[in-house]
Amino acid sequence: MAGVDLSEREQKVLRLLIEAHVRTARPVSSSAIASDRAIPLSSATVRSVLRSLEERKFILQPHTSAGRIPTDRGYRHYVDFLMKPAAPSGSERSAIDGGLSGFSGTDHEIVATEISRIVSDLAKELAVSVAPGAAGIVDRIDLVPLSPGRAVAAATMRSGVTRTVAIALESDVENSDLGEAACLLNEWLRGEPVAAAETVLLRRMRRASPPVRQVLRALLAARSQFLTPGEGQSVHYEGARYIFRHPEFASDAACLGDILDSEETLAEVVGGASTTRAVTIRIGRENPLRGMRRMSLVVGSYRVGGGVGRMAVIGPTRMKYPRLVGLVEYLSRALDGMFGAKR
Amino acid sequence: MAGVDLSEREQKVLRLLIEAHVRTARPVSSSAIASDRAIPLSSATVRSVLRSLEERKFILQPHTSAGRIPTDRGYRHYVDFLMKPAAPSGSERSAIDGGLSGFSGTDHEIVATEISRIVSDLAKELAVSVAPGAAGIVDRIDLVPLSPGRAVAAATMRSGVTRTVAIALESDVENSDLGEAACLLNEWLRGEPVAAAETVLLRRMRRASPPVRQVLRALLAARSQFLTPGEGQSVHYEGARYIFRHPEFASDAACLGDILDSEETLAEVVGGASTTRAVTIRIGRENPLRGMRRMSLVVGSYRVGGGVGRMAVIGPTRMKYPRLVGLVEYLSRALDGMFGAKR
DNA sequence: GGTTAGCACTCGACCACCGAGAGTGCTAAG
DNA sequence: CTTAGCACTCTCGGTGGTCGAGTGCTAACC
Repeated sequence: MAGVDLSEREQKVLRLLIEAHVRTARPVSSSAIASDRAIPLSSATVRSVLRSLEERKFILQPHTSAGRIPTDRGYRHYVDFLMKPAAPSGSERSAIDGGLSGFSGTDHEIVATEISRIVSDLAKELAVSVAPGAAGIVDRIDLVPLSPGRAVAAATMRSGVTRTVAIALESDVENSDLGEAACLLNEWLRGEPVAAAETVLLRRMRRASPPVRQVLRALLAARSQFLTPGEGQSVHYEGARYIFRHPEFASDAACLGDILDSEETLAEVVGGASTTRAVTIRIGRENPLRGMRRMSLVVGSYRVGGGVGRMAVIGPTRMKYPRLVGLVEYLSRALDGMFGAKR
Repeated sequence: MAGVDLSEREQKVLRLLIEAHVRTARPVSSSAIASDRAIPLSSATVRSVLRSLEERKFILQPHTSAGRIPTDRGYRHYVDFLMKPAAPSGSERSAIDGGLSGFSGTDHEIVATEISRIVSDLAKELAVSVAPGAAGIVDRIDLVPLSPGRAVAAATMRSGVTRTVAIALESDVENSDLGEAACLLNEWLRGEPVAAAETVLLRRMRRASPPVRQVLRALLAARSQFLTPGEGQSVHYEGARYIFRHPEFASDAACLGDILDSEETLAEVVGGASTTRAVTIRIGRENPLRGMRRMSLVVGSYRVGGGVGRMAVIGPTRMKYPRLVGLVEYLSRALDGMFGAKR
């Protein structure tokens, strides 16, 4: 696997070609590579190297007598073997640390929003962030009365993640009904995966007394914010403006609309990444989505109790991998540290 | 003002021209209008009418020997005097009513998300929704302990809107500290506009005891979801894919990125609309934003207690005004009815 | 044998040009 | 006032020609 028999020189040429292409967004000519000091070769020799790289599908020519551009496979090799993640600069690190400080005890939705902002600001790319969500096992559910007719529901997961929502009640619901509803909920749901909550509620609530049933109905209405099993609704993104600036999307911007639109899709794309590595990279067609064939994804994950939060940078396959990987990696570790998880 | 002295015939021609242009997205020729049964005139006569409309800037020619397209002013006249809002069909009405049912007691953020989904589904356009937000006066603030180290904060406004957020606390915070913090918060903030909350907290928290201060700090960290004065963060949108399909944006899609990106901007654009009318229309350059010069906006509002929620459809100036106005109007009234407000 | 210079070849970008077609403006007659 | 007729203008698509970038090949060179 490692290198697929690429010689030292071929690797070097491939690296230079990719880095030049990332800078210029245009096909790279043999002479452009030959003029690099690191390669003391003539353009003719470079061409023969390019020819061999092309035969093995690391690069391709958009048309005869054009320069070469990397294929997905070329980028993959670059990412796996040729590049070194670039750690964020000091000022960037302090921007990250400063942006995260003070959030350690906050609702994870808020942290996720902040993360997408930080990433897109620094990366200058579209950034997506998926909060840990209520994934996992329900630990307890509280129902707390506020003023008459209003209550707060809070679900705490074994992972420590808490979701809250305000519900409105008819006036005939007493505090004792609320208490009874809370007791029932804990009895039914404690130790259960949150994914099952909706089904359980629907099946069991028929037997409850009318006022209790009313409370449960109100919870069901709010389920999209409260009892989402995975990373359903909790997708945040920031930096849409950046992705439109890339010349590769100037022609068909329509696919970008589809991507931005569906949070389910985004969650799926980002969520499919590995959780054992800090950073996962998906290049071009490695991505299952048709609309993302020409984009790459750098996904980082962080652990909060039993849940996993994720952040990703989305851009053209021609993206600044070393910088972005370094950025996402740093942020992942910072968040892991912040929430006390070890890998 | 009314009509700016347009004759009956001119109005009719303008209406037909606009409706044809909305259908075809292309300049409308005199013969296309003349061939309409409602206008028993020759194309030559229509041309002289068009000429007079053009002199008064209701329409323009993209270039000599092309058909005419409406100007912003033309659309404005159409919207104000020539069109009649088209009430949603029966199936659409039931889609709206069904989509909203069961949400009457829920957090307004959730309702707003659902609204943007409903509108974009039916309108087939980009739909934006701004939740009523915590605008207005603080009525009370509750801090409720959950499991050790976790608490829920709930802010209830005079308007009845409630916002909740979960906060994490160091273990050295006792329940009594929480109670003291709640007392202080109510003392400081009750009757105050929520916009002032952040400033008040920052100024006063220095005097509090360390554990209480910790609670207040946690609240400040969560302020973006909790104590937002207006419609700060609570912007939802849906249907980005639709706006990319319009031929007018095929060339320069970049401006769309800017619009989708900044929630502040969106909130500003949508929020600037009148609250006395059910529906406000902004056409092209009537919009303060440079990037929206070629777009129109149909904004509806609904009242919840003292707060105002809003929804809007965003599309090219060439949009289906009667249909969209009818839709937004219906939804606004439905929401007003649901939350018991009268206009 | 690997490397290089030289040269012919290919292809896209750009421009000018042309003809067809759409649509107008003008004018004179109804 | 309306209309038919006609000349005029402008866009659009296709064609041909030039230019330059970049390659592939080959023969000479180290």
